Amino acid sequence: MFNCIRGRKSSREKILDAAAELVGSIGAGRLTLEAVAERAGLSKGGLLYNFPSKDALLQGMIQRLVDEVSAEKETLRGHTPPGRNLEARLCTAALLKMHAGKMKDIANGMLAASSENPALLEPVRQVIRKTLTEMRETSDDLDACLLAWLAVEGLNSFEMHDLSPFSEEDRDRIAASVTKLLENGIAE
Amino acid sequence: MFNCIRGRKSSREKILDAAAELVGSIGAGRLTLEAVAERAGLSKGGLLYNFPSKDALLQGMIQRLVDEVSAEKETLRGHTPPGRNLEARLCTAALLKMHAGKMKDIANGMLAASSENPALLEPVRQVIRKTLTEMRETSDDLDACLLAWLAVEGLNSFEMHDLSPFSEEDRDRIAASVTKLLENGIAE
DNA sequence: GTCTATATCAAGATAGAC
DNA sequence: GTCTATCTTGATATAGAC
Repeated sequence: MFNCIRGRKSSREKILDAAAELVGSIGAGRLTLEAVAERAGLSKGGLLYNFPSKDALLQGMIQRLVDEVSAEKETLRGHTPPGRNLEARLCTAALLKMHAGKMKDIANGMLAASSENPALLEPVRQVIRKTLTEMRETSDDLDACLLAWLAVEGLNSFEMHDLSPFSEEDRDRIAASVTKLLENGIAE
Repeated sequence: MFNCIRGRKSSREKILDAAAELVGSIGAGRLTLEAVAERAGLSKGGLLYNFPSKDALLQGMIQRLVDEVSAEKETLRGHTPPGRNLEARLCTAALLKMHAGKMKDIANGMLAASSENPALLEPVRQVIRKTLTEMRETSDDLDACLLAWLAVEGLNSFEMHDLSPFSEEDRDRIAASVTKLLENGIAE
């Protein structure tokens, strides 16, 4: 904790940042310890001191991703008025934020993990199960919530694989549709 | 073509089947030529005669996936009554069919490709762009169509990564919601 | 805590026999 | 068209110095 003061990042953080950026730029399957070490500004040996194996590194990437999305959701909770389908509104808003900046790169860590070792995705599985449980328990309109959630996940999956055909305006419009669906539901 | 008669599969087909199954069972990042050859019942040399490189194999997997989904959509077109948001109904129905049987494994080929070499996903990008164009031109309710499409893609992405928390009943219910959304739109 | 050097190994690809 | 044998590379991981 002490080495986090005054903007100083621990080696661990620097390594996770470097790995996330690399996955975004060269692709999950090409992520090597050597490339991560170079980008993080240390040697392979130094990296392996912080993360004793590649699996450990991937696990760290996944865990940080999950933690950041959860934190984002809780931050939003403080600024969001209560009302219809609250959990789904928080969840979709947090996921839509992954678009900007580093979050998307980090999300790509998931791909690296799933291609190397599917078992590493367990923390993600847990969050997804928890999300579904919360929605079942608190939603005012479960069908609308599930569609909204899945649509945002679909959009993110496109972006993670660099498959998205959508412009920024398209994206804003889709986000607005998601909001509207959560507020008004599916027409009868 | 001749060696497709009477259920006899060409080596090419057997190899693509084997690769698809393997990606489903051991994960995209662990797909090796040796494993594919063994499962397809020939040697590495024999495999490399059919597909001169691993990239060529991945490309073949992707192309077959894209072709099968397109074919499924056109088959459905013959059995689907015209009406509201036709293209989106065909598209979502075809994508939802990927759930059953081999299609899901084949879809995993996409993951293998994207982790090894993102450029191989170009055929998928094309289909997605074409789908968006068609929806823009023919949809009666573009917002509903996009949400429905993305929701199905989100569901598939969960299943492709083995992240889906949904039971068969959940899945049926979601499929019904998608249909309803396409028929009735978002409530005002 | 980080470095260099090296062991080890797996995987893609080639060559040439059959 | 398929096989075996081999080459070559690149990546993980270890060992031990600093």
